[in-house]
Amino acid sequence: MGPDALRGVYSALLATFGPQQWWPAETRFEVMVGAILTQNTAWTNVEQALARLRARIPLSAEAILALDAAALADALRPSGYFNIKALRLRAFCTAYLEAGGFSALAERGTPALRTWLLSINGVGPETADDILLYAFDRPVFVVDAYTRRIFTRLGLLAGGGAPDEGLSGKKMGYESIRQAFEQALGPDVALFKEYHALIVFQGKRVCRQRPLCGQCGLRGSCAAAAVSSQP
DNA sequence: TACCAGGAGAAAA
DNA sequence: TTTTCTCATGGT
Repeated sequence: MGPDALRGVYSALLATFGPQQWWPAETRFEVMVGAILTQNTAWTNVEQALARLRARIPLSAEAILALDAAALADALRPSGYFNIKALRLRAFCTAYLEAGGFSALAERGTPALRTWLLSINGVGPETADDILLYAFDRPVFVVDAYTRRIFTRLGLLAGGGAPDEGLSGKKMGYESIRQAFEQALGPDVALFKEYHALIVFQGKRVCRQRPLCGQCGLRGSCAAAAVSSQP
C-alpha cells in the first residue's frame, strides 16, 4: 500500500466531498464520550444521547460518575446498548480521573497513552485511536469498518470478498492496517483527521441504493467512483 | 418487517 | 487461537 495510492484516494475524496472539519464535538472530553457512544452505532443516535446527557448534567467525568447508574443508562438510551455503554462510560471516567485528567494524560507519550486507553474496559483499538487522534491530536490513523471495506475493494488491502459481503469479510489485522496507513502517509495529524472523516462521511452516505458499488462495496456515490473520476 | 449503523468483550469451538 | 454470540435503539 504505497503513499501515492493513499494520497490519491484522499485527494479524490476531498475533491468530491470537501473538508469535513471533524470531530463533531465542543470539547475534547466530549470527543472521548462520543467515541465510546458511537461504538457500532450511527452518529445521529449518539447526538440524541449526548443531548439527553447534557440536559441532565454538565459533560464532565465528575458529573457522569455522580449521576445515578440507572439515570445514566436512561440518558444514553438513544445510542443503543445503553446498559453496556453506561458501564463503559463510567469505567472510562473513573480511569480518566485516576490518571489526573486531560492535562496529566497529555504529558504521556503516544504509545503509553494508547496502552492506557486499551487497558480500560470498553475501549478497544478503534475507540482508543479515535480518542488519540481527535482528543489528543496524536498522529494515529483510525481504522474502522468503512476503511477496511473501501480499501479492500480498491485493492489496496489484502483480504475481503464479494462486493455484497458486507463489512465482515476476511480481514487484515487492525494493527497491520493502521501501521500500513501511518507508514505510507507519515505522521500528519491534520491529514489523518480529515482522511478518516472523509471515509466515514462516504460511508454514511447511505442512499439505500442497490446493488452496492462493485468497486468499493458501498452504496450511492462511492469512494471508488470518486477516485476513478479523477484525472 | 427487515436490515443496517463509525465495536468490544465474553463465551464457545 | 479463532469464531460466534451478546448487547439495543432509531432510521429507512
